[in-house]
Amino acid sequence: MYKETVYSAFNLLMHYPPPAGAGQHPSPQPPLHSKASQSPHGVPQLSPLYEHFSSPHPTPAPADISQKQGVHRPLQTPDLSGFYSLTSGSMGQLPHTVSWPSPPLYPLSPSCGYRQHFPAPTAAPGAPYPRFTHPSLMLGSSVPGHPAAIPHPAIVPPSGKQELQPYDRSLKTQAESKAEKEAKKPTIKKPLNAFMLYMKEMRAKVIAECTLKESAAINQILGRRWHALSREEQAKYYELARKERQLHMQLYPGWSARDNYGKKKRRSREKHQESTTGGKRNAFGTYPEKAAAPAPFLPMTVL
DNA sequence: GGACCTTTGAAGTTC
DNA sequence: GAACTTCAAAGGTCC
Repeated sequence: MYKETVYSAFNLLMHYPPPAGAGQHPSPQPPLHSKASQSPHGVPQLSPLYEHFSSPHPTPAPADISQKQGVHRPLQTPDLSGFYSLTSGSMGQLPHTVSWPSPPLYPLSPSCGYRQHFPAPTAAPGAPYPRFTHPSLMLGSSVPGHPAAIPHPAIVPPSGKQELQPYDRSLKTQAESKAEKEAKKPTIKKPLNAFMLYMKEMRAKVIAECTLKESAAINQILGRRWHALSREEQAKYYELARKERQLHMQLYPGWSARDNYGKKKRRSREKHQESTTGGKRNAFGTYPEKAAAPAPFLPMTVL
């Protein structure tokens, strides 16, 4: 099973090479939103709505993470002039650099048939956006006070599962029960970014196409497909992510990503660093060799 | 039971 | 302000 998975993932990735030119040093290309407060015309654009929701800590252009992964690809930032009226602060920004992952660790079986199933353009040029169906954007019952009172998907108990809290009859000190209450307080999750929204939407399709279930392998494929998307297709997800963040801010005004820091326990700092430097165990329990150099890029045969 | 793996992006922290 | 870190999702695997 593993062998099959490994071989099939390899096949798929070999047929999903990065676009031509990927891996070479990026040719100078002005980032569309490198200065987020500037519109394409150099005029700051800040709608009242955005001003209301904008982060107090504008995010700089995302750091180039190539140091971790070693390879660059030229900017593929979508032209969002048609999508974004809000271009200041952290919202509505797009990465000005992206990087290609290390050589594939999770090859695929030939049955994956990626060529036939490579995501085709979903809409004709100029066609309206497909209706967004991501649950967390379907306001309705998520809104506090809404009769249905179904919690927003971003809210989960610390266990990660929705569960009823039984009445605690135990005799505990106030401090203890307070600490326990704090620990049991539902966690408000981070809003999903563009890629996460894309993964959610496409995961089932990839699983159906490929003989795969392992998320790590699927995510590698999805990462490749994400890079292969057109600007317009990516822009759709950036826009959805922007709406997600807006909605999230609306629902949880005081929330900060920091609130969830430290909630995931890591086994050890060292191990985690290993995991980002190549000397790690993969999802199959094996230890892939550290990639000394980026994989050679093959000509783009799809698209 | 929960960390790990894997991906990208947003946001937080550190220097 | 650059660089680094953490966490979002997912599910099989392993400790």
